[in-house]
Amino acid sequence: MNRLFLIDGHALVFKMYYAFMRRPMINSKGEDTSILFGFTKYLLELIDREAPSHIAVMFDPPAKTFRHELFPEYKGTRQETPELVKSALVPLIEIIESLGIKVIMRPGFEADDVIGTLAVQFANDGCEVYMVTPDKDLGQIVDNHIFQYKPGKAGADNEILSKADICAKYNITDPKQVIDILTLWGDASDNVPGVRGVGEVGARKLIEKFGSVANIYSRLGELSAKQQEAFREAEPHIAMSKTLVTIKTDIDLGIDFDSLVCHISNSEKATKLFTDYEMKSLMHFIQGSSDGSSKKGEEKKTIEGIEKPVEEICRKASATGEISLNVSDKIVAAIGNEYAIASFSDLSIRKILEDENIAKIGHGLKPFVNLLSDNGIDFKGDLYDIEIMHYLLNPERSHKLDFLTLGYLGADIDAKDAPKQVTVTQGDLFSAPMEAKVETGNGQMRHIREAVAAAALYPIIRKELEVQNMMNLYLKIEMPLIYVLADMERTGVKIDTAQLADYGRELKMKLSEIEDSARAVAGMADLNLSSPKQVGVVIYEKFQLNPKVKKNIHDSYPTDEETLLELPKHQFVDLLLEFRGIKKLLSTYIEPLPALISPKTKKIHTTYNQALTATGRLSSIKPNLQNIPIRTELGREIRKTFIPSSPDGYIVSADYSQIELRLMAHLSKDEGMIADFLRGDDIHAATASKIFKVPVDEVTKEQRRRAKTANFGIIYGISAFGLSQRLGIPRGESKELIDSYFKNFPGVVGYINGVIASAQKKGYVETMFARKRYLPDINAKNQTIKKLAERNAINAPIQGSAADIIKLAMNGVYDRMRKEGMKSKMILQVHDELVIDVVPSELESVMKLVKEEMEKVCSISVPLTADCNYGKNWLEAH
DNA sequence: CAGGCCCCCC
DNA sequence: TTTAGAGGGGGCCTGA
Repeated sequence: MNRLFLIDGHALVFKMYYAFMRRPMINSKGEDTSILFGFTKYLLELIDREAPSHIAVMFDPPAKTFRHELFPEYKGTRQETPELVKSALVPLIEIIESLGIKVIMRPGFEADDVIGTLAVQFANDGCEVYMVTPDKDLGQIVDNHIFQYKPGKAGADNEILSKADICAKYNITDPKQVIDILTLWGDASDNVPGVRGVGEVGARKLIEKFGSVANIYSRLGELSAKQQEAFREAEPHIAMSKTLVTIKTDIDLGIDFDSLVCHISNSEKATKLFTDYEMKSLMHFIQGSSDGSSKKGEEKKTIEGIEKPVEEICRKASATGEISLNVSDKIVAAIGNEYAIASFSDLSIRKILEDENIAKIGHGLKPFVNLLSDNGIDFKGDLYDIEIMHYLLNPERSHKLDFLTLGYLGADIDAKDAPKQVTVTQGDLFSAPMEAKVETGNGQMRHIREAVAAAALYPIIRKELEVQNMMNLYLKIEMPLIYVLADMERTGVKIDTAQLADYGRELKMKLSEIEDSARAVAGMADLNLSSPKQVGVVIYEKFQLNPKVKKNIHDSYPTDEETLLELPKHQFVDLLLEFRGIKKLLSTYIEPLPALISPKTKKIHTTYNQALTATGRLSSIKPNLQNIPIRTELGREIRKTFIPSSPDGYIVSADYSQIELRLMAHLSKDEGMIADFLRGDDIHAATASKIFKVPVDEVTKEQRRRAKTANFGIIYGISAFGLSQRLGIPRGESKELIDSYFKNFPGVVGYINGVIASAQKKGYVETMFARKRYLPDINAKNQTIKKLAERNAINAPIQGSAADIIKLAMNGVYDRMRKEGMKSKMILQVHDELVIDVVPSELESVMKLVKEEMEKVCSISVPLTADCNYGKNWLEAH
């Protein structure tokens, strides 16, 4: 039996476009290869899985089709094609053809028509046809030997629809009735006119009842008066609509069945293209026995996990100086492809873990450090964390182990089948095949695989870091920081729970009072003040506070704070804003905190994510201790409940003064700005003095405020519109302000232009310590997207360098506090601030130490200063 | 359960 | 003429 697969290229390209939108694949040249990779992978896996005897890929022609001739407003399959899709088509077709797969494009016809024609032409008792497309339209072709093969959504299985499935799905008796449904429904995206008031559900019901469009018109009397009217109105165009939604099956294509035979060729061209686009992990699909791609001296290798006694693994670890780990309720220790499972009490593994000369490899090591520490094991040694190492290679990609294993090793860590022999093109630690031990669905097996996979990934990822000159960044900043963060997380922060609870009760009472008044004002006893949808109706329909208001795409009114503040003053709005403020405090900060207090330590232990942000900053979750309120009076109360762990102790807080602006001065080498910092002036006043041309001591408060906002705007990549919004001044005025700023700080202009030009050339920007951020959109044609990438180019080196610097400071502070045997503990990091829980006797020495360590991290063209304060709680320490 | 919305931090 | 319009985060809530 022949199996012909007809693939809807356009639909698949779009599927890939959306699938990779959030986490695009960027190669080392900074190109976005998401679509090429995703499509090719899908295609090769499809062939692997379904073993088609014949195959072809269809694309829509770039020019208009017969449907446009018939109906000029017809929009074709897509209204607008994203730049990324357009630019992917040519190389994609090149790749597909290089694999020996036929690509078919027919002027005047859409891909669907070609698919329909070939399906009808070739389907017979000796050949089944599978139309690979997510689109509903092709359902109309499905027949005894023709199936629709719907690609599954992320991770889901592909779905094969038979004639019976299509009938069941639409409640019809013949797939051809799909045409009738589509005719009535029309199709908003293609701009096909249907019948007014008839949607997808309505169309289905009508066809279920009447059987066809023709029948409806002949029995129009059975419809309601309104529907009759709509159908009469549609009568003039209904025949055309039917033609538009009918897939052609009679195009004269002249394609020979034998020319579609599926044999993946191992051409030099394919190998070259796969290499060029860095689709390494797909290479094994095309490397047949003839092996056209092996580099000289590079043997093909496979991986396996083989269980060994703990002692043997430990012996090998001592000899090699490396061990790969996964720690859960047990410890999996792997050396290359061999592994052992040990308990926490196993003495030989403990010795290895506590040996500082043995490097530890793993994916996400910080939790292991904490877990082992909780079990009395003092983890030591260099840490090679695959997750963090890959984060440095490309911060915005996924660092999940599944993904890395697939991408770098071509292996599926959760493979359900018997493990395949997997080709590894790099890395030379392993020489045996990945074998039986790896069954899925078993938690322990997953742990084993994680340790083995980390071991296999380590040399590859390390090599990449070395090639990119980023190993220093890893070794000096990120690696030691793992221990520092682990320690901070374990130490935790003491909270004055009684005070917090009191405050919570107080706010709760206030909240219900406000809600009562708001309901009274609105005259609605069951109004939900938390529902933007409901309050929108009250504000704009009941009180008519802005007759010109527009609903958003979700059919609700804007109720964000900024919009509300612009409305005429109204009691209801005031109450709503106050309600929201208090609700936020309660639901985000006060209520969740008690539940996060560890029963064991009576403290809260946040988790820092070291491999998340695009710029190199840390983030904090459960709870997020990096966004505790400070600006408003009500919010500040919460900081008061963050207290030292000993009653007579102190909280010390040290923060870098204007670190980002100082880095701007340094990176831009702007002489004026550097001079301002060197003089130690109030930098915003100094800026104001320059841009408003007044002596520093005559700068008004308002001028200083504007200069300060402008300074921040510069760091973030400013626009006149944005600044005018921030300052509440007219566009013209903000434009003058920016012009004056640039005139007075020419170095800043140079920096901005330079960093954008460099990003355009290299595809990425980097910090002072070589941390990279890729900016694939920097050359986009869409100005909005391009502008965003430009702002990122300006901001990332600054924000990222600041992140590097404080990380270095943390390492320094941690080291020295340990060396000096201090009992005080660093507990928090808030981007430019370090918080330390200090025992009374160490107050002075800690303050001195922290300030010193923070200021000595690196020397730049302006002083790097840190301000240090202390108090009985976090608020007082500011 | 995802996505939208909102608002807290630097 | 604008919900595009300064960067980086996290959490809550609604609505399906």
